[in-house]
Amino acid sequence: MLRISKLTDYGTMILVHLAVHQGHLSSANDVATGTRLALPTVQKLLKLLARSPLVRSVRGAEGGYVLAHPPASISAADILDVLEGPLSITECSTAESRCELEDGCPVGGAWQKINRGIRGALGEITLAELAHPPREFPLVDLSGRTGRVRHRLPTG
Amino acid sequence: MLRISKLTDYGTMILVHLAVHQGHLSSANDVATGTRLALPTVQKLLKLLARSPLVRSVRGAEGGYVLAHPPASISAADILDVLEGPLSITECSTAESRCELEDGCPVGGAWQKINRGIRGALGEITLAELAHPPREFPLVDLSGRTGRVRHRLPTG
DNA sequence: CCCATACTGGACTAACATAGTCCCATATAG
DNA sequence: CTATATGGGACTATGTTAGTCCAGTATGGG
Repeated sequence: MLRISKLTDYGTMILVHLAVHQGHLSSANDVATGTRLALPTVQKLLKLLARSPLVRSVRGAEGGYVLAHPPASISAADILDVLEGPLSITECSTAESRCELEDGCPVGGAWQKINRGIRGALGEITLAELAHPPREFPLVDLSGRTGRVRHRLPTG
Repeated sequence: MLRISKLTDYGTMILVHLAVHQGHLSSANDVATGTRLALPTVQKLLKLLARSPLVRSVRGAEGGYVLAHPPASISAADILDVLEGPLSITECSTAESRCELEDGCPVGGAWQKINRGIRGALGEITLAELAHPPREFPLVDLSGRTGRVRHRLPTG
């Protein structure tokens, strides 16, 4: 199923909400109301996101959360990195993990390449597009190079 | 992490083994030895695979398993379909599932398209290539249309 | 100064999925 | 008839996920 978790799905909804309300702070409450997700879940996810480079928080009364970067410079890959950890298809493909079956397993390398391809595809999709989907989604045609400019996030 | 389960990984190893030993029957024992996977696990997976269109089994003494189709006509997408069920990234994107958040969730559609893209990419990779990886994996460059012929498996 | 509003950090639980094993029934070659 | 296989499924331990809750800390406003 190649699945992502529900929390990641929710997290994306939250990011979309922040993208739509870019420019001012949204409290966890605002986001919960806007997304119709349960407040505790939203709180949990926002805490998580606030620790990432994607979202910034302001504490205290009148505080809240904002995107740290314009939505157009946040990719689906960035989002998955934050919400699901470094994304890879198999444990083997997480680079440092050592696979004692490696000898009899010529597959590992292949999955890795597949993984890289998928990652590339996800890197092409921006939060701006997720938040504001055009009639026909341009990016998802993986086979046509669009020459689109990708802005990488500062990794710090 | 976009992860596939270990069993799927093992299953792929098993299919690769069958691909390499194409032409004659391999018993579960043979496969377990060849792949260095635990026998019970191999048995379980072979049973599963034998119910799919990918693998055929012969019962009784001297029985065993063979691929039902040439490795070049089995894609990574076919494999994932069998081992992980219909692959999709979110529950929402499994088509029939109704999402009560749909109103506040413009994201769903986007994930679906992403999903379709990934699926397309996986459809381009064949078991033959997994079993016998060329120096540089040609297929995984998702951005270049190769015009490769894809043979679909009979769905029955 | 005090209090209401929010974020921060982490503990905790219930539900579910996964990995792995085992047992018994059935088929077939010799 | 027996040894070798697959077929079907039950079963369990373990881990992950989703979801909730609580105590701590920062801050704006009265």
